[in-house]
Amino acid sequence: MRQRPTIRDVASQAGVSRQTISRVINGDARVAAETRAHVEQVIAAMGFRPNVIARSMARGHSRTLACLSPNLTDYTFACIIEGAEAEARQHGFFLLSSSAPDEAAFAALVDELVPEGRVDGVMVINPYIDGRYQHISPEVPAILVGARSRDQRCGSISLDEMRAAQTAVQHLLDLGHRRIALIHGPLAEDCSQDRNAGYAAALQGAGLGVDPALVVGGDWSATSGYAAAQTLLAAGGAFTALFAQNDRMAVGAVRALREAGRRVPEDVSVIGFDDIPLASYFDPPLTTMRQDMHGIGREAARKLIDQVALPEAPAGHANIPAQLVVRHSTIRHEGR
Amino acid sequence: MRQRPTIRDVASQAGVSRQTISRVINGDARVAAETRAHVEQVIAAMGFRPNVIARSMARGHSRTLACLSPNLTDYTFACIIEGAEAEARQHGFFLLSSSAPDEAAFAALVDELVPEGRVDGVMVINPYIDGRYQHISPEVPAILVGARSRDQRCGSISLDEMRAAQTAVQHLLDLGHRRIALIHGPLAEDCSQDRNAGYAAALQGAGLGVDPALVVGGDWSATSGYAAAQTLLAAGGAFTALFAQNDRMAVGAVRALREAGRRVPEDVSVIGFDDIPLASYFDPPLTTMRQDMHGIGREAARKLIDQVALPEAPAGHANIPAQLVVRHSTIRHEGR
DNA sequence: GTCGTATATGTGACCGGTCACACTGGGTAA
DNA sequence: TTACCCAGTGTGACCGGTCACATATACGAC
Repeated sequence: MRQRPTIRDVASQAGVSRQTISRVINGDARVAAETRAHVEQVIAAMGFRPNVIARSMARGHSRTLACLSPNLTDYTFACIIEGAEAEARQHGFFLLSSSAPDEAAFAALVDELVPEGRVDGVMVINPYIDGRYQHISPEVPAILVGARSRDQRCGSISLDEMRAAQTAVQHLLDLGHRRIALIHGPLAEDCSQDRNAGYAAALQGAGLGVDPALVVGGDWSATSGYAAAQTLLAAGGAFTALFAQNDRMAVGAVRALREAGRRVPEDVSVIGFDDIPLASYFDPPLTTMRQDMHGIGREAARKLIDQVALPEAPAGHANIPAQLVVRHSTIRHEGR
Repeated sequence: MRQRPTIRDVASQAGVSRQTISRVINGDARVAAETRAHVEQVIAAMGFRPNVIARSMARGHSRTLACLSPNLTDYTFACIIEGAEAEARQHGFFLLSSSAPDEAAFAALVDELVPEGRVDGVMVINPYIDGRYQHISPEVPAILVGARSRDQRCGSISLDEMRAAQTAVQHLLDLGHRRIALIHGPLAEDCSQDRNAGYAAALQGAGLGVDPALVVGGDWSATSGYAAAQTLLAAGGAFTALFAQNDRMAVGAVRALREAGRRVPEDVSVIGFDDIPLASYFDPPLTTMRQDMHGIGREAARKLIDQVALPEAPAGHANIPAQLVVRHSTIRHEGR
């Protein structure tokens, strides 16, 4: 008979009604100080803990948030989730993080999470990686992370991608580079588009235009960065600097450049994006844009919790700034 | 009035009792085929989905597993969690993954998860990183990941650390190395101990002993690997190969060696452990031991689910083998 | 003295399922 | 014919909390 005590057990033990116990555990002010002290003592003595499942049912919500990302192993995603989890817990929410590699898995997950009442809100990281955003259930508060919302229903939060990319390219311009190549991510994703815009804006600010021969796409992987750099080189390769839209592609590109006999950074300066953990341990240590992923996660959780509390409030979009981290993969262009 | 339909709504709509609905959604055989077909049709028409919260309460369990790790951003942990999640979902369980950086946070988390009935079982990654294993609640099925259980109560699963380390060192021995340095992880963790044992066993197999001057510890970070290598060099540095117990420390060590004028791999061969994502993009591409982290996660989830089903069954320990990945940081020792 | 009001506490119904058990009617064995 | 079984279905209670409302007592104002 080692069952956990219920609120009724406590009530009879303390000689009061269950409602009084309920009031005590919920901090209701309308309980006599004396009664409260006594009840608290009995609760402690019996080791009573309110059952969250029962509470969720009675209250009609679960105080749980879902966080859906393409995977858990991408460092960027993991940081966002970690930040979101910390923030959620501070507000008394739990975070159920799940990964869905593809659209079908995502749809299945949403279908299992939302209509069954398991979560009060949903947070979607990288909603435009495929058609997954279409499956976001309209009946639940949702927030998009790493993208701008394409309808009014849900809020969104992302890095200030455009400005960050602009800063990265400006760094190269400041070093005297004029022929700056670009390796971008999948164009379906907002962040690629926005970083492209930042690239163009920075060039334009320097009185330069975008040369299509200097622009190639990748899929964020190091391998794709390697291939993209090879494409750039094959197309003539008249560039002295390269902006890769993430660090993995930058690392891949560095290898391709070196294999082609270009020195980095002497012949080609390379800047990445993300500041992945070992960025400073690559050869050369990578200059990059650091994102405050934890901050994005925290902010996303906070906004989602607000939305759960007031579903009618307007959702809106928020931006988080990035920070330039200069290491050794970028140097001044001395040539003509 | 856009409330979700309940089992009672479906029952009255279909003209049967709620129990019959319950039987249909739970696949109970004792329902006439005709009735079942009709009920299923009504369910589909109304878009009814059983509420998991209510179900959990009535049944007395939540079909949710907790996965507690020191953090989410460590690639190794993330892989384990991803594997565990996939496996759990296949068995109809959800995985609530949370991170607890320190012992206090861990204790708080367990305290919030277990006595409140939110989860049916707990999975703890790296239980010996601090005193956290002492806080694992005795009243719930638990499994330790990345360590051997120190009491009979819960099961455990880990890599076959000893054999893996032995394989790594044997690789260096096979290349003709005799003076092999070691950078190990925190000794409180089983895996460090076991990898140490594997190191010693391999040396012994070659008729060599462990030279304490060639053994230094780190904390898994690249920085600690860097410092450890400096210590080794300061102590004389008469080694031609180095086994670092994880890739990050290996990468740090490579930098320290180079800064001290030692070439890698010409002067010192370096082997790591883990096969982190960009291991092949470091300079030189890192020879390492690849762990099947997804496999460990899956296996852990499976064992935990078994334990939830049969709490009395003996728990036991399971091992997963690792695999040698040879790249360019290790070469034959040609010297005397 | 009566009333109104505030404070402290208790009661029954309810959240949405499931469980144990009761009931119905047709078929078969005695 | 009666007894019994069994498939198919329904009923009330229950899981462990919370909600809305009722009640009891104390206090001040009229």
